Amino acid sequence: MHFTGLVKTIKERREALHVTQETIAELSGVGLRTLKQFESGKGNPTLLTLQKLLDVLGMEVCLKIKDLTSNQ
Amino acid sequence: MHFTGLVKTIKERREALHVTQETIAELSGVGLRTLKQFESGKGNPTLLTLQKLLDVLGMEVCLKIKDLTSNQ
DNA sequence: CTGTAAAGTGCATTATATGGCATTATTTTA
DNA sequence: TAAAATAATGCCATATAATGCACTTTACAG
Repeated sequence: MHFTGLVKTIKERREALHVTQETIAELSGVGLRTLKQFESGKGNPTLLTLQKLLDVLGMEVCLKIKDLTSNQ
Repeated sequence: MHFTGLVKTIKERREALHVTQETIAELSGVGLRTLKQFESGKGNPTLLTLQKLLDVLGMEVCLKIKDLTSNQ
């Protein structure tokens, strides 16, 4: 999953929960500015920042072997 | 998956491939110092750094809904 | 053991993520 | 369509990730 996909997934998850960026920022402890920057596809969050956001959204990072059939 | 788990998985993957940190650093474009720091459990890599490393290891980040049954 | 390769660490510098504040743009709602 | 809520962006200070270099420690082959 590329950066763009991660952003999209997280943003969609937040919207599905009907929660504002401000709320997520408060609950996660991540700065509102940082969250906005991330959701608008800018920036390069640290793993910790990403995990804080995911945590509040009831999600987590996982690793998988790249799917060779869907290369490129 | 928590930070510790990510580190462990990545390190084990690298070792399973019989590749040195130096090689991964060169192939990924991530500084050797950064990789060392990461594998020794220190630091807080950016998503980009993480993805560069995973890429070389044939892996990728994915997101999943947290498993409630395995809480704590 | 001994030498060598691989991994870990201290220090300094540079690049950049974080985050607050004010302002603007966009979306939603009444 | 006006007002209110949400989201995006510029400016900017601070914290810290990224990285190179030199050196130490650990692992391993001979």
